[in-house]
Amino acid sequence: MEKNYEPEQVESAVYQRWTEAGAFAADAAGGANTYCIVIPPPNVTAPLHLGHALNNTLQDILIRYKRMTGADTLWMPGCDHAGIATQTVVEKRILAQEGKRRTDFARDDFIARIQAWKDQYEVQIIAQLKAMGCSCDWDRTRFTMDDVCAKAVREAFFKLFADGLIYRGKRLVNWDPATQTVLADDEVEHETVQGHFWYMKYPLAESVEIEGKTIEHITIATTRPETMLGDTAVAMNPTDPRAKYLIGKKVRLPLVGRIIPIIADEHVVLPDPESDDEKARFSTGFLKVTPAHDPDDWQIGQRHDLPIINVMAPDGTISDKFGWDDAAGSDAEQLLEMDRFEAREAIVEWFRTENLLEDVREYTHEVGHSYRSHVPIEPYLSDQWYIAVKKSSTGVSPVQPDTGETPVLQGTDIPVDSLAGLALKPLLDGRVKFTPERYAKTYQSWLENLRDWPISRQLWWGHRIPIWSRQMSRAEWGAWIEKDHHASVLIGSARNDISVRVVCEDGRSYGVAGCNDDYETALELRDATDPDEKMTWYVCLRDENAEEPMAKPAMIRQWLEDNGFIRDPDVLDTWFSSALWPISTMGWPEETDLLKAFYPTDLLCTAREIITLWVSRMVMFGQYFRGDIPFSQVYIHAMIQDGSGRKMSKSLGNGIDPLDIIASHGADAMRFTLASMTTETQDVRMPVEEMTLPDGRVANTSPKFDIGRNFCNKLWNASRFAMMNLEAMPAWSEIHPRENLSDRWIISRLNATVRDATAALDAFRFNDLADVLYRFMWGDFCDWYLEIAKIRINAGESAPKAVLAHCLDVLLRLLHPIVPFITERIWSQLNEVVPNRGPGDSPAEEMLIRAQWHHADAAMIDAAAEADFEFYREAVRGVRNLRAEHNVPPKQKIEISFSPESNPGEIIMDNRALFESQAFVEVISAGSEASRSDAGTFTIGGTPFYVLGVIDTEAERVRLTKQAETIQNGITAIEKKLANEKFLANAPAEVVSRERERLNALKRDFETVTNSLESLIK
RNA sequence: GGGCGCGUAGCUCAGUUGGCUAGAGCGCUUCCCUUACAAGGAAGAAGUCACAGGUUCGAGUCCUGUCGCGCCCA
Repeated sequence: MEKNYEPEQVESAVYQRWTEAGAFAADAAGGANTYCIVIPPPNVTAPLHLGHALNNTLQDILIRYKRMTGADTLWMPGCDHAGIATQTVVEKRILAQEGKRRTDFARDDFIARIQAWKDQYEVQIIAQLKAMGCSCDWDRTRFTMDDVCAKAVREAFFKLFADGLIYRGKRLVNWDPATQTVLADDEVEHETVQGHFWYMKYPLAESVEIEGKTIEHITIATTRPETMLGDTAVAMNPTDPRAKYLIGKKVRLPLVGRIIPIIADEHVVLPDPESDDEKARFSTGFLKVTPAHDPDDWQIGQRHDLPIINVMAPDGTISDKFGWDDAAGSDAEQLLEMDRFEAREAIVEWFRTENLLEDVREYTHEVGHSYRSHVPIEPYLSDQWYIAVKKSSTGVSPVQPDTGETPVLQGTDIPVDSLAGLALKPLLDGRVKFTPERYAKTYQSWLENLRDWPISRQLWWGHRIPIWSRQMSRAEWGAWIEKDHHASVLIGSARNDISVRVVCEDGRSYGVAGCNDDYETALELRDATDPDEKMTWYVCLRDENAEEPMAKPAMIRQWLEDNGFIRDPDVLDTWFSSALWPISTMGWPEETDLLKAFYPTDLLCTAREIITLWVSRMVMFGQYFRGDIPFSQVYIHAMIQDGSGRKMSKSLGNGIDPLDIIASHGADAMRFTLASMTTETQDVRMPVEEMTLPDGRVANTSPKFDIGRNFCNKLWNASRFAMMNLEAMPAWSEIHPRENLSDRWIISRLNATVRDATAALDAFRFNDLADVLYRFMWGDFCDWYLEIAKIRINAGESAPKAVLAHCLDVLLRLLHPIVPFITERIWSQLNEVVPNRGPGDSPAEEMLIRAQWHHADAAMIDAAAEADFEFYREAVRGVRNLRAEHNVPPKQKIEISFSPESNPGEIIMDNRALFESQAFVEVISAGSEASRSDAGTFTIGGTPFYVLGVIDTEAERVRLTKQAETIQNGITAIEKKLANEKFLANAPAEVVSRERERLNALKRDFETVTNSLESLIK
């Protein structure tokens, strides 16, 4: 073995051995004891960053641990197509490199370009995961857009549509004019911007007299003047004193000339310059109402049945082609085709020149921005597909137990049998648990305030919505629906809401026979008053690629397209397919062996930023489609920031590629360090530094990873030393470890470490795990046991060899989940040297990855041995300390004296040779008379030790004086405590008696120290 | 505006239901290249636990408020 651990010479070979042995493969048959984690699929937008490294390291630690405890483990890997994110990066790249836009390509050609990008990064991502040591079941690797996942998406969409939970809605959406797509509420980032309030005068159609004054104008205040083109009312609070004069009057909208009413609405904030409420300070009492361009105004518009006038094109330019019909001929005509911000300036300028601009005030406020393009989002009127999340559904899977409870979850408006209810209930029941617990609140409050989920996206990259539509009359529709061979599709009309639905009785078959009540409703609607009324009919196709003989979906599709039905151009929100990930990867809607064996999975491990976007939706869909929660535990880990607390990102140049860390420090070092930094806090900081890698490249990495590298190197060398000394190792049955203090001690520490490491793993306390293992490996095994073993082996003892081998064996097992490569490598070496080792002298498993987790033996945890060894260790340290303080050369042997009758004294005498060797002393006198004027003194538990021949009396006086002071402080504090009757009365008995013992020991120490001081003075 | 978290040694962080003289790693100081490891060993210095109140026999820990920082949601 090399003198230093060189990870690059070990990692790939070890990984290859694992894969060749099939060590990561789950047994689909499962068994009683299974453990499953589904990977949070990384986006194929870019290579993995350090956050992914952390996320996947933690999962791998748990998977490896569970595998060693004998569970049939499945770690399901894969990637996410990440709709808008991926399309955006590819668009940007093509624009930069070729100067072409998406619209310069045919749809399929452009998708092929994105597909190529995906292929490249998927390969790269999987290579990164492998380099980190992730033991995923690679043969099951999925992609959210592969055939298996696509089938699940189609089935899920179909079922939701059939159950009436998907509807077409005209709503104000968060529109991103740059990417021209709708964003979910979660995808809007609120940024604080310095803006203005513009005070603009709107002339009254007829002047109004208020308490003797004639009013010609009213003044509205707005942060977005450009939307005034779409104003359809001015609102004021009914309690405003001016309201009685003005409500019902008309205003002539400047620029446009539109006559709009003044209406009363309580939403309007009354002006109050003294108010704490900023809005009141800025308010004039008059609110322009633009239902098509503001969510609040939309609400007001609904309340007052106001017209809705959309004045913008999808790209954010002013346009009269999308619902605005009085622009032509007005002064507003000049604004057409201007960008919204250009128009803002032009309008303000117009008001200024017309003397209608009363004031402009600075105003700081929050503005929603697209998380993709970072441009301000535009509230925009649009037709979108929605999922109704608070609507009761009969489609709730029958697997869900019927407990006969109230239809609404207590304290909420959420029906138990709605999607939101299905997601919330398991949390309230305790079936889904969060670690740390506080994140349950994030999940809960999000669900409680949930709005319907807009699922259509104006993108090309994603699962295309399986709906075809066309306009036709009721009569045409009726004739069509009666044809048996087309009843395998769902048909709905979406005027206002979906008002007609036909659902086959058996949701899984395509037969037409025996349709349910909705079918009757459909026929009734056909026969309703006006058979010639035209409306849009939506047809949802279940799986156009299915080969079922009854279905002939391809034929139906052909028929639809031949008959003028057009496929919806949009794709689904990327989170739709992510929400299905735990079931789609296992083959749902088929009831596969995998689902039977591994669903629900055991753990979801992710960062807090996607608790709402992803975690909650997986619970929703898992419950809805499979009738059970997707996982019982959600572990939320910290997010990694750079050294100054900033988010790591490419644009800031402070990101770290895990592969660069692996090159600079090794994969195990990275894993160990990341685990040791993983506490329950929200964020961890990682100082970033440029470094020259072994291959000569300069890359970002972090000195933090030295912790892990040093740890690995220490383990490597300790193992190397141990194995160099295992020749002629006696069998365990031949040795008597109970008879030697250091043996008893290290075996006790070993078992305590197993106990603590196991507890840390079970509680997801990764930093505790790393700490416990670090302390044992370095502080106990290397610093003390190995040093002692050297001396004992040199003295001819062989027993320490067997203990060394056993400790190393267990240590490797304990360390394997966290540093798998190095431990596997050492394990194979150890197997060559001593294949049979430890209690039982049994042969070790061939590969560590498949070895059994060591179970702590409580009987081996020996408090007396640990206490005795602590005395021994303190004595050695005491001598070394004196030696250092008095500048005694390490090679100068010194003499020591103490009372052998005391407990520590006996321990030292029992291990005299070892002690003399470790402290490099000679015990010359075991008498209590040994205090001399040239002696240095230290005490352990009240027993004085005298180090003789220390000549620097002044240094010793300073040292002892300081020590006496410290001891006296301790004595005073405890005496004060013990003098307090309330303490004696209230504190637990063991606390009081512990204080008494401490006081006695301190008093003995104080006596020793002061006596020594006196003899020094002589 | 609502919610969550953080503030402990020069730096990065532990500190579990309140109870030893508040810990670790890095950095720093002194000594040592002792045949496992200088990516190492031995010893050491270093903290008004953000601030102010409160509860308690006892507070880094619990409560209230203030200041500073970060994140999520509206």
